[in-house]
Amino acid sequence: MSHSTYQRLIHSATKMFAQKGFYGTSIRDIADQLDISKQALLHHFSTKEKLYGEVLKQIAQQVMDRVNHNEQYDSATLQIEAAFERMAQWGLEDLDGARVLMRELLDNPERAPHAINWYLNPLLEAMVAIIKKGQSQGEFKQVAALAFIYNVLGAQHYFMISLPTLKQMLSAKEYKNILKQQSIELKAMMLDRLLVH
Amino acid sequence: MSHSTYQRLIHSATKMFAQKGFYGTSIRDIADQLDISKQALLHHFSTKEKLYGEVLKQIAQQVMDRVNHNEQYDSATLQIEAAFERMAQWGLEDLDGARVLMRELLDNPERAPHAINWYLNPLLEAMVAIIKKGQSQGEFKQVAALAFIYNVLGAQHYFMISLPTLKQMLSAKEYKNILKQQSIELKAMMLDRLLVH
DNA sequence: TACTTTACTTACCGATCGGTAAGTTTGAAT
DNA sequence: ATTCAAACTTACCGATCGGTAAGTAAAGTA
Repeated sequence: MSHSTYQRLIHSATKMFAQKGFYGTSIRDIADQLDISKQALLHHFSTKEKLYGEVLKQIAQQVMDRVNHNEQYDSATLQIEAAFERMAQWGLEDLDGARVLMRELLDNPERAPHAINWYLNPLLEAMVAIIKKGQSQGEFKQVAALAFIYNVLGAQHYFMISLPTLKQMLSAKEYKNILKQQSIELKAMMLDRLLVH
Repeated sequence: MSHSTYQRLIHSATKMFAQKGFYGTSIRDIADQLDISKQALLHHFSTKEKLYGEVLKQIAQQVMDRVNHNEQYDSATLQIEAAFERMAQWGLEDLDGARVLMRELLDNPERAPHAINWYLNPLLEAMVAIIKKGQSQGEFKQVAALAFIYNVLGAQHYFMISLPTLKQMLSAKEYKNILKQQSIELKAMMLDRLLVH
């Protein structure tokens, strides 16, 4: 057995919370997926909320890891491109995480306990910092940095959670096309708006 | 009493589904909000699924209404700007609807019955048509139309559902700023990418 | 006035929920 | 060999879920 039960529970829970949300997922379902009893789960996580909290924590950690190994270029253009690639990559590698975060964004105002943290904040701030640096260097136009980045991040996040629906909505060929084109298109949109011509 | 119980139930249900999702909302809660019994609700909608289906139907109708009164300009630029304004306006006037649709997008692959319809499709197709027209007139660059519009729509939809969280995350001043800047910024991003310079 | 339909109510149901209580098995340390 | 804690199990619980059954009050309609 390569992973601890603890980690396997978090993995199973992440998948199910992504698919059906907090209320739509029962701890029985999560435990059943690993062929252990519900009480085995409750041994590791005393409440459903605590399990959910750990799931969020690990997703946030994965986002942070990507933000942190931040290559330092002199060129703000290269730097924002690199940051964009990391963001796009995150989505493709952690689709479940992206879905859980989107659900958390929807629930945030209602379910109090986690309300204070917005989990993509580090990513947002890192990219805003790059924009502002590029602007002070005269490399970028004077866009409204936060609104600008929020739109870019939003478009990417939205696309990620759309993938399963797009897959069944479009033909195989169309799906393949949009999968290839979306990040290219978003990057171009970002740079066309940002760069002084 | 200005509205029928039927309509008041749909309104109440829309709000609660927006806030807590399908599984997180009980039909008791919805009925309680109008001070009627749960069975009064079940008199109008025989199952929870049917109520939810009607909620979706009315939201889709509101989107369609906006798409349809489509002013015809000769200029594709004016036309895409008008379409963009309508889209942005929709979000501000029907925040609950936007939240329900985002949840539906997340649940879509799991909960079968509504899986076939993607409710923003008409909006998407109308805007794609404008882009292609503008391209054939030489007014727009040769962007990948569907991917392009999907990003714009995604950014807008994402921003809309973020508003409650942003409100409690940012200071009152910052919130006011981003509220003003976001749609301006997104529109600029769209046009900078689209227009031949 | 009698009849029917609409819009409800109270009472009840089995299923499932998250969580408690009380063992049992296992593996490492003394 | 004994102890002890960690990792489970079975049994059970009250609360809440969506939905059924059966009645009632009011409002058209003949």
